[in-house]
Amino acid sequence: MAGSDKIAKLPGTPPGRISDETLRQFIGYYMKRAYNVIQSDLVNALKPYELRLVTYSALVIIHDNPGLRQSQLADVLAIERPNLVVIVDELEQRDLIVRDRSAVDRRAYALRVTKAGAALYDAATKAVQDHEDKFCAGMSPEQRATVLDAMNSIWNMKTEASS
Amino acid sequence: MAGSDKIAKLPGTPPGRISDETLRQFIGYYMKRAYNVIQSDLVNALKPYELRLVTYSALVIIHDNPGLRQSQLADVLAIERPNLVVIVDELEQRDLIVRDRSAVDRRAYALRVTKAGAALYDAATKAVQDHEDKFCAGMSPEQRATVLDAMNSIWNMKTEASS
DNA sequence: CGCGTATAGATATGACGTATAACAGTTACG
DNA sequence: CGTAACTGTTATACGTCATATCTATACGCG
Repeated sequence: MAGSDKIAKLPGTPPGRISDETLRQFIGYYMKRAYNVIQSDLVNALKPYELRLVTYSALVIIHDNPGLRQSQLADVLAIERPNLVVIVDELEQRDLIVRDRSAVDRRAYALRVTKAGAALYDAATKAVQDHEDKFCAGMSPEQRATVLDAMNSIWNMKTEASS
Repeated sequence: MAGSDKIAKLPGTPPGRISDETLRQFIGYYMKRAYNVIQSDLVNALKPYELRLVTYSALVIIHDNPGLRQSQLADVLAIERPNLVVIVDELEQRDLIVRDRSAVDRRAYALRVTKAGAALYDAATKAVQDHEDKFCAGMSPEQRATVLDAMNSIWNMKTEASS
């Protein structure tokens, strides 16, 4: 009964071009879209090495921190301990890492990369660097530094944002 | 290779502080971390309105494009049509939108927001703006523009392959 | 007109990522 | 000692997301 409809065209007429102007005022919207593009390309870049994103990240952290425990690795990767087990299992079964018993705590494992793991780390990291160069090619060093700084400052708001 | 280990401590000794220096050379690493922070905070910002991220996005797109079809909405939101059905169902059951039959294609629906939907759109969008302001508070307008530009240029690297 | 193909939306289902609970072995501490 | 806390593990459940399939309708073509 209310005759105050603000429709400017016939109801049921689909718009030809869809607008997302409201969402375009949000940086989060741009970040989500951009990250999806990067992630999708990164998955392809890692596919030849049979590595997923988390698998590669785990390999990198173990490579850079020999002897670390699984709980430390889970903490850095921001995943729960139960979910890390299968990831470490996979890396171990592919002989990319070893699970040594910790010398100071017999509950814990000391994770290290094998020679094969180090080699795969080198090759995959090279591929990821090439993948990154694709997206940074259009950026000046100053622009890239600004983006990095902004991302890092947002990351640093992590603890304070969640009360 | 045998004697070139760069281990400066006993094997099995866990490092006290874990390093992620290799990953820190990648913009994608910073983007993932930053986006996770923003998304987590955004979910909290939308919780009072009982809206999830995709539910809010759908409401916004419908609000801005009255009369659009579900397939168009799914395309903009980059989700598959089957998954969109339940989202539209939820919005419809909450009387935030209506599914009119299209005047030009009886297979399709013409989606529009109700008065309640428009009101929730206003309130939730205000909340999202406040949420965004938190993270942009430390950024200068130039910095923000640079980030936006970089994100957009990355996004544009995707569409060039599929159009 | 009749027939085949394409599209819009809906349903069911499986794969995947992720969070929680509970358990065994070990350590820390009163 | 004995209780609590911690490490890794298993089982499980939930949410997200993609695929296959179905119906109704639209379109193209002889």
